Amino acid sequence: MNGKLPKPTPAETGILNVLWDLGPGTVKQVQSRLAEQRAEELRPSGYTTILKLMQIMAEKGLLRRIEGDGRAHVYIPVIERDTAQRQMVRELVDRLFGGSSTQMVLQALAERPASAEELDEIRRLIAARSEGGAA
Amino acid sequence: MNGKLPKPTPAETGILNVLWDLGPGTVKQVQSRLAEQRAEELRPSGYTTILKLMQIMAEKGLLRRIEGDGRAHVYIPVIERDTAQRQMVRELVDRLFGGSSTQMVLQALAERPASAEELDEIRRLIAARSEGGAA
DNA sequence: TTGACACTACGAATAGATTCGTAGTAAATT
DNA sequence: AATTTACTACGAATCTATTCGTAGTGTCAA
Repeated sequence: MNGKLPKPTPAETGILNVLWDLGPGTVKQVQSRLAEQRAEELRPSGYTTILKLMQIMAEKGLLRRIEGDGRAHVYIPVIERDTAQRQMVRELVDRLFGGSSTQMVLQALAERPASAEELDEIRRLIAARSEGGAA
Repeated sequence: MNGKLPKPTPAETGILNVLWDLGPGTVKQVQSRLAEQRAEELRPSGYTTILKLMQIMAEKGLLRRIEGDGRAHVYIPVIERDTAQRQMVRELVDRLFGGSSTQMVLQALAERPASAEELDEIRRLIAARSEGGAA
């Protein structure tokens, strides 16, 4: 049912991350969470900025807005984390790796070496796939 | 020596892809190559558009410009394919996967299942890493 | 020489994302 | 009732990326 949602922009992705982590939230909750995160590095966005973004996201269908008990609206992400992740991975693979997931995986592991446990996890996934679905 | 090159934009990435594939090239070569590729899907960008982009990229340091034998300038990518790939993978991992390359790898393989050969290749890489470098 | 050609240079229009100021509104507080 | 508080709504500024038109320049052929 995640038909034709537009691709989230960078700022929108930040908002989605918060909502994916915390569940349904108000503008204030999202804004202050983002402010904490970014306090170190960058100047955090103001309240009305996040409000506007979330309104736009609701228009686009990325968020659903419901009336809270107080005066503040509560927002829920419509697009799921998995979906967004796959969407963007696919795009990167297409755009920069000529469609080869393998090449991308190689670079990902080169860039930031995984721990032994992580490698194990990947190994397990591959094992599972090799039996199950691979041609 | 790839110090502080800015991150290529989407359109710039398209140009870089061509130059990475074909080696040094003129605006015309790049533009017609892109036009072929996109002819099916989208309306290809005009000549002066690509020219302008490549000029900007040269200003930014992404391309180096040299005088060709004819009248046309020849451009060479300064940033290497590997570098750009890692840069952008890293960014995606940070922004969407909380820094976990493993999670990203899992999604990459979920989105577009690799062939048996590819899985083998990844398996080999992991094997090599497990012995050699992993903690 | 004239004109067609093949380029480069540059300004400016368009589009999208991000930013925030200001105004409006309803509820809680005095 | 008047004020403060806590929000939403919305227009508009800014910034960056992308687009292309138009003008300039040198070369080559007639």
